Amino acid sequence: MSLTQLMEQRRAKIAQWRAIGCEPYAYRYEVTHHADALLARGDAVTQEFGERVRIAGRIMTMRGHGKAGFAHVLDPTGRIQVYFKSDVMGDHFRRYELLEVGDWVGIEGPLFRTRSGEISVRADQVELLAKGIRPLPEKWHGLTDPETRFRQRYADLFVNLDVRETFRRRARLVSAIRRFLDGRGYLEVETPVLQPLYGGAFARPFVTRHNALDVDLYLRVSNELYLKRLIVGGLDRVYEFARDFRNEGMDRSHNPEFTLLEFYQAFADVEDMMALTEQLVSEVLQAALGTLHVPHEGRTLDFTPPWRRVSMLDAVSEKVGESVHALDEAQLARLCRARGLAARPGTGAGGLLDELFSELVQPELQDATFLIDFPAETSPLARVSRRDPRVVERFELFAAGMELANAFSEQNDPDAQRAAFEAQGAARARGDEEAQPLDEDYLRALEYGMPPTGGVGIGIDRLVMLATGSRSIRDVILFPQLRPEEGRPTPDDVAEPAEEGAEGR
RNA sequence: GCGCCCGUAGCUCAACUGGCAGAGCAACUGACUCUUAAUCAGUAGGUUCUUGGUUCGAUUCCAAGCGGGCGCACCA
Repeated sequence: MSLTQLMEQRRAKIAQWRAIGCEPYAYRYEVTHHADALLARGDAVTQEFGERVRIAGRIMTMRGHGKAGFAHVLDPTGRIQVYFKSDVMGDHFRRYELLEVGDWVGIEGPLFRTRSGEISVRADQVELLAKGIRPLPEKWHGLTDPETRFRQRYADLFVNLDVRETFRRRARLVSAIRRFLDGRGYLEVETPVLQPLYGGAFARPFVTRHNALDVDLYLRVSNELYLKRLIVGGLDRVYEFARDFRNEGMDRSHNPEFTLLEFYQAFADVEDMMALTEQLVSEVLQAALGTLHVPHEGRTLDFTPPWRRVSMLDAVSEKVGESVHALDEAQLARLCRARGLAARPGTGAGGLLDELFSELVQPELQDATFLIDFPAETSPLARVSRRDPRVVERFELFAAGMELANAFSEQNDPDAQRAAFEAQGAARARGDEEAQPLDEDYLRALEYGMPPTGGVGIGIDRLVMLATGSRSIRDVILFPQLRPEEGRPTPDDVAEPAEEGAEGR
């Protein structure tokens, strides 16, 4: 039967409900109990009818038996069985007869255990809360098509219950991070998503248009420069869970919009931030998973502190079989060519090193590992190292071959920062499309003086992947980016944008 | 962007070498007052992603397009 016919059939039920005096879309229902708590009562529930409860949820299965029947109702916490019996329901039995899988119902009646042993609610009263007119996916195989699952996450969430658990765990992880930072005197702040100038990361931005101001604005690729402006202002510890946007390809670990936690602490350096990151991540993973031996794609990743520290230069040297510490751009280019690798244009020796690292070393970083000793060219916002002027004070955290965090001793010398920006401008002129633009306002802020500061960015989506055993970032983002569905109306089809005066309704 | 794979009923999947497009679940009718992938009897449901081509004949072969998955590239 076609979808249209199936939906017409179900839609016809609406009139039947109204004919018996029931409004098929209710306004409220007093819920007294949730399924998980009722099921947890275990042996306390017997075949004797016990406490009266009111539950509400979506009907997932029905088994009719003439003048009786069973259904499983899914509420926010789980499924519980409901028993409908004609001779105790009076005219509410007619309501049961009109119910179908997919409807939202409120059920009132005593809790009991069936002869076959399942804790159930005997329905004395049935209220239709919302009529479902679209048929549900199959009860046994469920919904497996990835495209449908992502496009119709609303269906995915009530068919594949582990999806609910993934996003609950994500929420718990985020609030654990908040508690961690709040407990250390950090202030949660909000900074602009729409920025006149993007910066703080190497990435191509999305561009949008502000009509009233008649200017182009960028969706932020990072909030780094704004958070450091706040440090200049004297807010000594700040953080933000920032939705950032990068106009790049998508794959298992990249979505065009993603969540990056950034936190900055005055009077701290990269060493302090490394210690803090190690503590934060291990504490949060322990809380989410109950262990620091994180299962991931068939292997176990070790997050037990202290984490290994690997020098980028040493690791690459080891892989290429010669020291790269003192090599110039031409020599590094030779090493890349020999392996068929190409760095981003215009990024110089640093870019070549980074390319060698990404290809040769990064995939092997499975257990939590701090990478240190980065070249300055690819770190324009970091300070030069006190112990080795050829590198900057920076670390990245890797696990499962993914970059999880990025941090440095923040550059607070306005002249050095200007020079680094200008070097970025030169890189852009040489073809680096992701070079960071010079931000005069940010330099103005630094000119007022920024205290020594350590800053960290942590990829929340990737951290959640580890905490939930997800192999794709799409499994931890509720509505991952997809191509628009065919036939869906575009904004141009709908209406002209509202004029002034129509806003703020 | 490139390569490989996929797209069949609401859902999950079949259909041999090109020969009438099928099943289970869901739906509909009937029976059934403790079932649980309820059971039993019956009924109905298709733009085989789209467009074009080859062919007597295309779900099947070819081309282009659309959408998706995986990999690569991009992306720190």
